[in-house]
Amino acid sequence: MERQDLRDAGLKVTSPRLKVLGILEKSEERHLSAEGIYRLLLESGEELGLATVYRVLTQFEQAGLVSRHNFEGGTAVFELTDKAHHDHMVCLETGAVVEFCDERIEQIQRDIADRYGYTLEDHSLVLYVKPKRKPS
Amino acid sequence: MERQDLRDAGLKVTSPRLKVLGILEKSEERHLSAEGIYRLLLESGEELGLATVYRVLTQFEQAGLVSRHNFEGGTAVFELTDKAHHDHMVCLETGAVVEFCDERIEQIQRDIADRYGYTLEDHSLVLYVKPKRKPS
DNA sequence: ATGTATGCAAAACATTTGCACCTGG
DNA sequence: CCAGGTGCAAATGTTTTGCATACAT
Repeated sequence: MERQDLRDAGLKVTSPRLKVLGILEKSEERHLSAEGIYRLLLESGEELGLATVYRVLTQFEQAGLVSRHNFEGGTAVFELTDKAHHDHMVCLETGAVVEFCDERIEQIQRDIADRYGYTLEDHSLVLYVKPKRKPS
Repeated sequence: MERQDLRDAGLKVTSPRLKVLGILEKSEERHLSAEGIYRLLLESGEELGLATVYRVLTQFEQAGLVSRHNFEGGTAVFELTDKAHHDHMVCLETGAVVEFCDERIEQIQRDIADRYGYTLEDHSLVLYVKPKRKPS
């Protein structure tokens, strides 16, 4: 029950927070912008302010409930952090987002940070791709 | 001689363009924001508009002379594209930027895109790290 | 009750653009 | 000369913030 997730994060269980969580869970598009979440909610008849969506998303991010990504194009997108770690592939033609995970890359990243005297805290890997052309 | 790089890109050799190129070449900090480049130029007594810096950087990017990166924090940074391909490691404590390249990762990325039916066009990999704690 | 959350409008940023004026080739 | 470049100010798009009101506990 998500209400508990909110309490665990020290956040009151409020209507806007439940609505935003709800959209992130139910929408078929896993990766949504603040504006996108806002519009989906308005369209389904819910009332709330865009500023609140931003505030709620920022709090969720700090609580680890959602992850924020800055793909190309100025607008951040958010997704639930309920799945295992993964990276993203963005199709430059369709905008489709594919999630993938490769343990080899994860390991190499840790090695590289270590080699330079650092500890890996986080990373961002995005592949920008185009559909493979079928041989005609 | 950089003037030729500009001509090759179909760009007139103008004073603002030479100034921006000059800063990118001479500054000890390889990764600069538009605002940063602008301020460095003003400080060294050069006159030019911030809007021009943005325009020039965008043109340079399209010409392949500079690369734009979106590290965390809303502000894009630019660097000369005169070196071989590399990725970046950003220290969360000092802001230091370390460049690295790992051919294994490059290869795995191509494989992954291919496995999903795509061709890799570009990618963005940034490691966020902290200095390793010395054992006390 | 009371400390938080919210909504709205305004502010803050980074970046882009319209337009009249300049300039390189 | 003239297409293209520049400066300035205004516009844009995204995200944040101040403040008065409303709500969860």
